[in-house]
Amino acid sequence: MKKLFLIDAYALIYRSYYAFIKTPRINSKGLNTSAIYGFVNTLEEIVKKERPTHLAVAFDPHGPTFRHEAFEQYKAQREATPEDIRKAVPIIKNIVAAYNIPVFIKDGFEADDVIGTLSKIAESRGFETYMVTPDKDYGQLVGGNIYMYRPRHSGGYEVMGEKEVTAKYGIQSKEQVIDLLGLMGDSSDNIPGCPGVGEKTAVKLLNDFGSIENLLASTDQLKGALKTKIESNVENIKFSKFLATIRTDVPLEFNEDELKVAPADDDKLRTLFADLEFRQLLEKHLSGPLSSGKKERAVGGASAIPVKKQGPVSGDGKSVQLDMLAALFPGEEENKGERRKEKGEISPLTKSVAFALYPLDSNPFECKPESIGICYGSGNHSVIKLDEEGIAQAKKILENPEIEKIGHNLKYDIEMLSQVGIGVKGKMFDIMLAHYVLQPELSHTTDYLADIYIGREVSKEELAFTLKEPLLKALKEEGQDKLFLDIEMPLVSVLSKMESNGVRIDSDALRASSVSMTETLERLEREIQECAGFEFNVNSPKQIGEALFEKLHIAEKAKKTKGGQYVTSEEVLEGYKGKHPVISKILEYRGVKKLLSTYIDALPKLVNPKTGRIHTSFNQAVTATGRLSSSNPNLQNIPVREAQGREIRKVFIPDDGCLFFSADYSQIELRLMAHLSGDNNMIEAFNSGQDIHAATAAKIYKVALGEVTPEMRRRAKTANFGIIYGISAFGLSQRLDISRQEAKELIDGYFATYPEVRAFMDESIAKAKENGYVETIFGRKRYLSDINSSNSIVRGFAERNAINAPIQGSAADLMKIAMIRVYNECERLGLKSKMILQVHDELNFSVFPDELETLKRVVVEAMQGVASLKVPLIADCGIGSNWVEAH
DNA sequence: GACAAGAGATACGTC
DNA sequence: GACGTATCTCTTGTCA
Repeated sequence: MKKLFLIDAYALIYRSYYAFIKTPRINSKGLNTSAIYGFVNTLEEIVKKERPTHLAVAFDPHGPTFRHEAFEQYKAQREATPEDIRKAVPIIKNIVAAYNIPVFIKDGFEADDVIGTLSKIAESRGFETYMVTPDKDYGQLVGGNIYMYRPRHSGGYEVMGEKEVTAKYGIQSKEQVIDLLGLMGDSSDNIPGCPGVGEKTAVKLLNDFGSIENLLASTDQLKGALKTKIESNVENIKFSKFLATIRTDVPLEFNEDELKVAPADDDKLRTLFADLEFRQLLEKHLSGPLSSGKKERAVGGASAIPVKKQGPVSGDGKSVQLDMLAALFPGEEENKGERRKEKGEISPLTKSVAFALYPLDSNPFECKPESIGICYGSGNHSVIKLDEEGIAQAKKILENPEIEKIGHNLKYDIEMLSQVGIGVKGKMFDIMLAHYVLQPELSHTTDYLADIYIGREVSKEELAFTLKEPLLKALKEEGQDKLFLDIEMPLVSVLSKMESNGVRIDSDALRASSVSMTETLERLEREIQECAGFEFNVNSPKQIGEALFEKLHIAEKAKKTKGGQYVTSEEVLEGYKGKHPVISKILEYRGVKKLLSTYIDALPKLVNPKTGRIHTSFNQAVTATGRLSSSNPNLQNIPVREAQGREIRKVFIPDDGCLFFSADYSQIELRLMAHLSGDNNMIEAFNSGQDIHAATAAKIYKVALGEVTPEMRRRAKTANFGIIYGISAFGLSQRLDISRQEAKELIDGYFATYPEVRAFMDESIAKAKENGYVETIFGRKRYLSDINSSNSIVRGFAERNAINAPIQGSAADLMKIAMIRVYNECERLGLKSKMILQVHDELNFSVFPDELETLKRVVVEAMQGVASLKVPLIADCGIGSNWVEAH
């Protein structure tokens, strides 16, 4: 058998060079011989081990190839060849010549095209051909008697035929190697591929679509981020496929005799190796003893690779809301005039200052401010180091109630300043909150605001000072100045107080349950593995899916996620419970794992060592509807529904000698629905103090209140719930596990019962279509640009938001006002009890027993009296030694 | 090639 | 519907 080895010289050279990059081989003349050494060793080993009958080496030409001509950008892709490699190449060519191995260099073509062509010709002439290269793209050429011969990193070689290539990547045919590289790219070969698509995604796409052409023709079947990635990179992908395609039609002479392995010119080799100081190789080609005493040495450290420096990354083409900009900067002249007036006003006359604390972005309860930047007017700007003297200086300004304080996320500043004994007094203006009120769904970071409204980098305090007036003007124009000034701004102090109060937890109790639950978890894991009969990661939804549906075959057809994985959600697994005993164990495992990792093990870590309390962040500028959110940790999703989860609430405790007091609005959203819709039936149900779900059930099913069954009430409750959250008929049918038809009938019955609710929903949608937004009782807006979308799913989403946002948002507004009132009244009365948590419709306190009755009265009056609606607002109270007992 | 960081997906806790 | 967090998986950049 004729055995031909074709060596891709540059591929081996690069690989050898980088393999020794940490400890390059450098001879006494300072020459980096890594590439040469690696290349020669590979060559020697092939000759020794594989005993080829024929041999050739291919080099890339110096000039451009057909790829360059087809695509300008190809040139730009290439990085300069490292100096050490450029120096090594002529020496390698000399060595190859000394070995008497024929060399192919073809202008206009790269080495892989030459090797591709040679291997095809060789195949037709009965050769067994091995292409020596680490490059993946050669995979497309294998098959028949053509193999890849890949040097392994760990030493040794890997021979790959078609079977090995397709198996390695999990593709169907060797031709798909081209498509694979076209999608995932190959950095070593300068093929860009599609950004964000790697091997896994590329393989999945090829298994679904077969080829790049078919994929690009069917992008409508893709979803989400992947769809965007593919669609915005069509040219890139086509280009990459072109680059990855190896030509096999290069015009070449294939002279069998010239390729025959011939004896090396040992004299020449000895000279070369001696010069390079390759001692071992020299010995191989030398009969006598080594004459040169010099030794090769490995040098660590210095790398010859040029370091690529990255410049600052610019913004990613965010869409600027033009009308918003116009509102902010209405007229150049007017604006200049305002600024001129302010310039020159300094300290004693200053009415307002903007300030910011540094460092930014640290934990305000753990970190003291190092300096404060203060801006008195455009151009009037100073930074004070917060040493003893600086603190005194800052106090004069910040604690002067006559001076308005402007800032960005003032709650953070207030909390941090309290660390050094500074209390901020006077009127406040938070540009983050102003922007949140104006555009709740946009970003409100300083970076974003500076980028969009200033257009350059500015200090935080200067940004705040500059944006205050235009934002206030915009708020007035939108009729949102009251919402901002009377609700959001006063709430800042309430929240900073509540956050600094913190919540006490019984860490010891948590640690105790951690121990026993960890044991439970380990036991369950063992049981799951035993029950399934094989091992897998129970934390991995992917592996659970594969285990259940591919190995245990618990179902014929399985629901898949958009990512192509099996859905293994609780909802789905519940449905398969009877199919295999492992399923309920997995569900149990999941439940325990969730509690353990999200709460039991996480909460004690977040206890502040100084205060012994957890200080969550109540975020005031996050949600689209106006609700608060809570993070680090999220104390608004502490379990309550299941008994096991409720154990976690028990560790939330009041201060020593205090009680846990909780007050929550009863059905506030439904009451708002009754109010906003003006539906007499619903109003009547609330006014007569009925159980609203039972009353709803009685009306829908046309039975007396006393005849409502638990199932009827459950359905009515879910319907009420669905109305508030704006779920679809489909969502309702899923929640109740009833057919879509039954759900539709339920909804029809609901609307027959509460006709004005239906009318309100239609009006909300109509209003959104007309104005582009809906609003709460207090003028908080939610913009719904998708409300006129031609895509019914997208539009339906916006429509449900149109209904939900005024309800949920109004409830949030009411709670915020109530909190401000409670706070002010507690201050006025000098109560020592503390507000510690807000969970949307619930307020929690650590209360001193002697203040209990007073606080209870204050809280109930504030919550119930916050607004007079067409239905009464009811706050239910509870008291106990922990959060659970207070409910 | 190995490793870490970051992004995205999935699942699940609350109101 | 609105959130935040944990975990796994995959991509990408870095250091060799």
